[in-house]
Amino acid sequence: MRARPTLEKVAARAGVSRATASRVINGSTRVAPQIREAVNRAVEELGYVPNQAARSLVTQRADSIALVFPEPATRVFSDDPTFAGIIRGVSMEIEKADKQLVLMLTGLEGGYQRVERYATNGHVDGVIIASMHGTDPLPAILTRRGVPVVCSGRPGAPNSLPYVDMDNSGGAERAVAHLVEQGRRRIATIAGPQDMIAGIDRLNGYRDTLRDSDRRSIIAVGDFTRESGVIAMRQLLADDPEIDAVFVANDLMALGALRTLRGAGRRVPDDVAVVGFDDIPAAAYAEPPLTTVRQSTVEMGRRLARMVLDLEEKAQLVLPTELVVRESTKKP
Amino acid sequence: MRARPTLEKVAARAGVSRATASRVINGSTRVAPQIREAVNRAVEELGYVPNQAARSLVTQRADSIALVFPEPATRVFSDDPTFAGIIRGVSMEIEKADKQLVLMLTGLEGGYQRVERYATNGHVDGVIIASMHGTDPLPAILTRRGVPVVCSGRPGAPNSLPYVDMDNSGGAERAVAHLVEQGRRRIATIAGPQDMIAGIDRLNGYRDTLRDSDRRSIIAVGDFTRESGVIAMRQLLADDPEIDAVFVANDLMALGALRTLRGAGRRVPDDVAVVGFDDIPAAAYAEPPLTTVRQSTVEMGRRLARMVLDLEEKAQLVLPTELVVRESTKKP
DNA sequence: ATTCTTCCAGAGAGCGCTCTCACACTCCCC
DNA sequence: GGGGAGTGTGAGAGCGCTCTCTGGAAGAAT
Repeated sequence: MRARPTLEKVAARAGVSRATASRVINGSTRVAPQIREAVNRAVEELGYVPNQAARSLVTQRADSIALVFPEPATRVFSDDPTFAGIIRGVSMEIEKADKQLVLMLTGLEGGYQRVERYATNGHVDGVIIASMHGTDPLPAILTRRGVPVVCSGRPGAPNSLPYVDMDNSGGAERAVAHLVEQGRRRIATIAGPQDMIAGIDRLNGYRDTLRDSDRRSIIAVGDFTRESGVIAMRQLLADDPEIDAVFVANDLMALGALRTLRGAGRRVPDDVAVVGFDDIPAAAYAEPPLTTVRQSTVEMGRRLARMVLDLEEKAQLVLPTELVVRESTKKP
Repeated sequence: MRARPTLEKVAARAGVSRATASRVINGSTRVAPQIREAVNRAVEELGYVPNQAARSLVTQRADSIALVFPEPATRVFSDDPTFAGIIRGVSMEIEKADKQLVLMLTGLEGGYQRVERYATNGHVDGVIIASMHGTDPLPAILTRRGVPVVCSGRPGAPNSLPYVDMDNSGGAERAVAHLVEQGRRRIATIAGPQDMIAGIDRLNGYRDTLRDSDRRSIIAVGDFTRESGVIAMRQLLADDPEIDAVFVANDLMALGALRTLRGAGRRVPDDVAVVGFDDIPAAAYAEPPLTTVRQSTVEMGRRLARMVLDLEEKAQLVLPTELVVRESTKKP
């Protein structure tokens, strides 16, 4: 195939200098209209596209943003639309800003250093870390190295790192309050992993609401996978057969819990009410349709992107969540 | 923050020329051991990382691969783990090759040209197009421009473009044959979109198998979404209430179909047997667990990546599919 | 001892672009 | 009408790297 035309060629064809051609291409206003026109025509005719490598070399910008999913997240990845939503949201904003999205699913070994190396390397103008683990050291390291970083989810230790989080505790509170209002007495929870902020906050929301309502907490812990929901629900049933409601920290586990309940002959919602969290598409199609806490992962992705592109007012954002009531918590 | 060290700095510290430092860093063997050692130490001490832009500028390679999802695919994206699987598979191999993955979800407008511009621009060493639409003009355009392209899914018109496909028709045949063996008489299908190869091939598999078994075909068409499965199943029931089996072209629609059947008071598998396609995680958790055709999207992703990196023997690959029998097709 | 290889290191060009600086020109005001 | 202000264009340096080409040293062959 023929070689790509360079700026030089464009300039020659338009009868101007390389500098002027560059100015036109980068949209400087200080160029005479007819010259701008000539350059644009030359660009058109030659099918010129700027060489990004050359451009980055001098501008020190990469025009791309890295989106990092740490390994533990990618395990769930396949079955949890949360991640797909974040990707879509990020992608929308990145595209709007005319930048590129570099996706990094960090493998088990060395993935960590790979990201560090890559990001501190001028390859990327910013990094979005979709880690739900507050303890991840990567954000701090990159920040220290001068790379703009935004985290999805509030970091564990309070610090000044920019983040976008969901109102996990608020959502959990509303979910549990809903169960209390329905007159449920023994309200258990299947919590998420306690090394993830989302897991911790949702459990806290459960605890806080329960404490105010004269009920005792009954807790099992899962890891946000469907299968762990199945198992945790079994434990719960074994611990306390009288349970009449469960708040599950995500929909995937709730779907698993539904299955265990069905297998154990418990009717939902008549015997046991179930609330999930996330409002993934499958929740509406569950049997019975699942009451859940809605969050917009696409919106989260958008905000993450906007924040790392420095388009956002605040540096720490908490997105609202909303209770969506369906069959699984109808009054008995 | 302090400036990143350059090759120059490393060379100075090691007391060698830039050229030699470059040789060491790029793993040339023709360097004296003690010099190699000295350079490596300098790299270590300075925390040197090569500037990719500068490197690309001279090598004309980008060390990155684009993975493109056309808009229609991204719509389903959120709810269909297929895409997550492909991403994971591609990511694994890309990482192994020490390259970067640039993800492009092409928006509705102009996204098409954006990819073309970006890819023909030396930004990328190859493009993987996760389009299931055989008619997509992008692969041909990019190929003509000299960019290595691999498609997921066989292109519509027979040509020499490299692709990785699933054995869609074979899987469909086995699924329908299974239904026939179970003694089902009125076997309907919910087909996928007929502008996607996967949709076409799966329908053909259904048709072919049915033709050999003295049964007539009963067809509704969906678009691979859950909701379309709900609707298509309703149509099918209206068209022929005596239906005793349905082959659904993907699991998401099958899940929708299950819901309609439940709503219509049909027992699965007693009244109607249901087979899906894909074996997404949710299939095993359906009520009843769904018989389906398994395909490995992760494997597909890996092969796509290997192919675009030119690590694969053949240029056209069809991956096997496998029937997974669960409750939804148990003999009545 | 001399020439021929072989091997290793350095000098230097140049990848395609941006951006500063200098320069030429027009316009306007005192 | 001369000096400044303002505006548009070009020359040229240089971003950080790779790679060819050249030269010198060391070893092999005559």
